[in-house]
Amino acid sequence: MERVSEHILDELSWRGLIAQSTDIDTLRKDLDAGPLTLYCGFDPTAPSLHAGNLVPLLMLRRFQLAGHKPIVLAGGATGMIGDPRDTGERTLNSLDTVAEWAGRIRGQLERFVAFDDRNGPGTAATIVNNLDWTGGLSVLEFLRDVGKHFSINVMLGRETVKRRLDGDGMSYTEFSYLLLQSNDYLHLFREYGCRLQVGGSDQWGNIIGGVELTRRVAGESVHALTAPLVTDAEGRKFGKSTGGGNVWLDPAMTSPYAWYQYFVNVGDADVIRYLRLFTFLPREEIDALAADTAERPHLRAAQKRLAEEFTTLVHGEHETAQVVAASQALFGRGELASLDLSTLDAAMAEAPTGTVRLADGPTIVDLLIASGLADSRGAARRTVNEGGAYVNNTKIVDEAWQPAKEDLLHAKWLVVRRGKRNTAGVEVQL
RNA sequence: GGCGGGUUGCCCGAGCGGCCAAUGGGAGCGGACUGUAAAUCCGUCGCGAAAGCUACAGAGGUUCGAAUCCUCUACCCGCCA
Repeated sequence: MERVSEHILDELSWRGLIAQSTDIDTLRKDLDAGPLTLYCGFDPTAPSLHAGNLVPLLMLRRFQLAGHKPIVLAGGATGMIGDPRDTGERTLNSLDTVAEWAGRIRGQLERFVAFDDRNGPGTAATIVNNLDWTGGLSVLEFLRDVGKHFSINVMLGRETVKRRLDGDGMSYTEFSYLLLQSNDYLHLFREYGCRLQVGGSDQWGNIIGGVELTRRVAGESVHALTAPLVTDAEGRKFGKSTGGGNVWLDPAMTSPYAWYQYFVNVGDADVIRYLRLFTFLPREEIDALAADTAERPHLRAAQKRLAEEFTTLVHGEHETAQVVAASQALFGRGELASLDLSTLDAAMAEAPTGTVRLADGPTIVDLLIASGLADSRGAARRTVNEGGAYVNNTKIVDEAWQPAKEDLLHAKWLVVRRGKRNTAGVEVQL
């Protein structure tokens, strides 16, 4: 697969991954001078990373593939403080919680970069936790060695700070977050010679803080590079638009099937951009998919490709093959009744499922609830009355409808659907 | 430490002691259109078949009756020291 590789910065540029940067020409020169060490941090603010976190994480991988050395940072320390956000003061998580989440997230982070030199000499990744150098720092050391280099005047000018001061205000704790992250950059510069920090564009201020600190303390000029925050065409924050919650990496929180379905359902207006952001497909291939989407949108070729690639990246090839097969079985044109048992069993293993006993005389309402497609009997009845309930692709309009033995696929399954795109299985016991 | 303001459903936000399960917006969900898309339009949106139950930070209280009044607790905000 050897091909003339384009410069990493050019690739990032056409992928739409560059929002802001410090002197990009100098950065280019430094990159060309040999393996550059760069880092990106991930705070444990939840038990799992979500899809949006993958933009900067994959950016590390892109740099590694281009022959540079990534440092992945789990924010065991910064996660105890909380990066200020616009909406208001965060509630502190307990130390145990942060430690547990940091551990889980570290495990996820490790899967996206190579810890050996397979991408070239000096490119083996390193994973660190900022608690290791921040935990033992005394207040006095911190205030003298770090705090003294920060101007309150400048900090007050930051957008987030301004917004918070206009709103609910901000605690000293969150106000200090910048110093911790800045100190991380300085530390990594000293320990590893790290000269580039990447992150989402919301991290720009924090990253620049580290750049400034490094310049003042070490007299060295290091780089910053941010990627745009991912939003959909409506400007909504990525991963929030469908079904409410976030799309998590942890398969226990978002099943691979649900993950795949989420991306298969991405709108035309977003899919090409997502392909650039979330996959490693070359430019020509993405352009071809863009043309495809323009000409034959109903085939959803780009969506399928995005979902496949991205599911493979996160859950592996085997799992992806399973969920693709399951999706085809459940959404395909073919008759559900013509699926053979093993295909059906496999599909049901991926989709959400529930169990019901025929002896209990379950109604459509019970099926919707058992399958998890409805949260309450009221919601289930509403679905039926709205004409959104299906069993084995047949619309059910009567709340009292009950499945008969003959309705069972392979004497065992009912495929229940709510609306057009929410399908689940119910295993029926006699 | 003092004084004042706030805490409402997934989010924002209105709410006269009874007519409040609580206006409105957004999100979500279903339908029509289509392509498991977008936009648009329509409907829906605590639990329960119903009686009724659970809800307006938490705990008490006043009242025939409270999200609305009082007390205490917790958290947030502002001003002063």
